[in-house]
Amino acid sequence: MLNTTQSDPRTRLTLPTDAETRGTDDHHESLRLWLRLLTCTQLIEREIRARLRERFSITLARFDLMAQLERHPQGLRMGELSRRLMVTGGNVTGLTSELVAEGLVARQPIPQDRRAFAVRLTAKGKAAFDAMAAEHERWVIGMLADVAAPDRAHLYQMLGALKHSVSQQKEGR
Amino acid sequence: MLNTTQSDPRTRLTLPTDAETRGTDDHHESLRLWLRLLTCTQLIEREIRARLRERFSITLARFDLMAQLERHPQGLRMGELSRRLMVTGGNVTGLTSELVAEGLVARQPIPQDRRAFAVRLTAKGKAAFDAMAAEHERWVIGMLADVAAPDRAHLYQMLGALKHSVSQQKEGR
DNA sequence: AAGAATTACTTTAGTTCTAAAATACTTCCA
DNA sequence: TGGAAGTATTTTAGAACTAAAGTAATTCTT
Repeated sequence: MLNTTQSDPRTRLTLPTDAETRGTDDHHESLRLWLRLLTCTQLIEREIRARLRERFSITLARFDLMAQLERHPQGLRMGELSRRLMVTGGNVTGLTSELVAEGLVARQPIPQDRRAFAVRLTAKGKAAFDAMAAEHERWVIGMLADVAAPDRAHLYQMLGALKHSVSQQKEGR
Repeated sequence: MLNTTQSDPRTRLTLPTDAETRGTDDHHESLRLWLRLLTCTQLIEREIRARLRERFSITLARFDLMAQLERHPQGLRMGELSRRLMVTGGNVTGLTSELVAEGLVARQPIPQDRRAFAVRLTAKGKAAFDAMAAEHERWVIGMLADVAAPDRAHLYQMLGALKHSVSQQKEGR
């Protein structure tokens, strides 16, 4: 039986009306775009988070940490993880400790610098991640499936410009 | 002097390498699109959150709640707010109580249903929100400024399709 | 080469959110 | 009309994250 972690329908989040369906009256173009962007991300993220929990009893944060390590088999330092995941160092310490406790990742000393260490996936961790990642990708593909392939490419393109625009603005304030 | 709430650079989040800059090796199209979408949203959200805090000492959640009420002058029930903001009812209770304590919103009984009430902006709340909203919109416009206007329209369009695709997928699982 | 500054990570305290249970009122229906 | 089921909100406990301070090792400076 799947779904054993499902919560009481009375207290669960119900999502028919989302953050973006906020009266469209006097809203201006950029603001509306931002709200829609936010809504899309929240819908996807929430869904992925729920499925990871149901299916693998893992949090998104831990999944993301493992995803980073999978792409860096030589290991990553805590600080690197913190930057890449965009979370605080303290948070990474906690996440890593849990994963170490479960034998999914390991801390490897760095001879040149005894303050730091490399965090790596263990064989067990790699196997566990690969299984999850395959399913995770299927979910994402499924969720984006109704957007035509050329549109997806175009969307990717334009989000690149958006990302650049935001970074730009942030520097010069 | 702005920025007085700025935290220690050692412990703050540093954002040069973001979640998306995760080796592009073997990633597939939909997955990459999703990661980029996530990155864009996180960059903007984080920035807005920080500015709201610096400039107005308000959290994004409270700002969003007030934004809902501004668009619904007749008031909204707690359950409505919960759905629109995509957060739990318990959370809305807390947010509302704080705002009531500050005199920015008020709970108004609904004669027909003594379990519920309408939450509305007070005059003070409306004035406070209007000031914040104007600045908030300027921030958003600034962050999206380097995306050409037709591209913004197009982006908006395609995100609509994406939103639809995600909702679609969610129903039929 | 000693002390100051920096860097890497951890710990602590506090905030914000969720899930589930509790409370209070309303509606349904037999 | 009376009790069961449903709905609206609050409360409680706890998970996940942040900010800031703490610890330990390294690098820089003179």
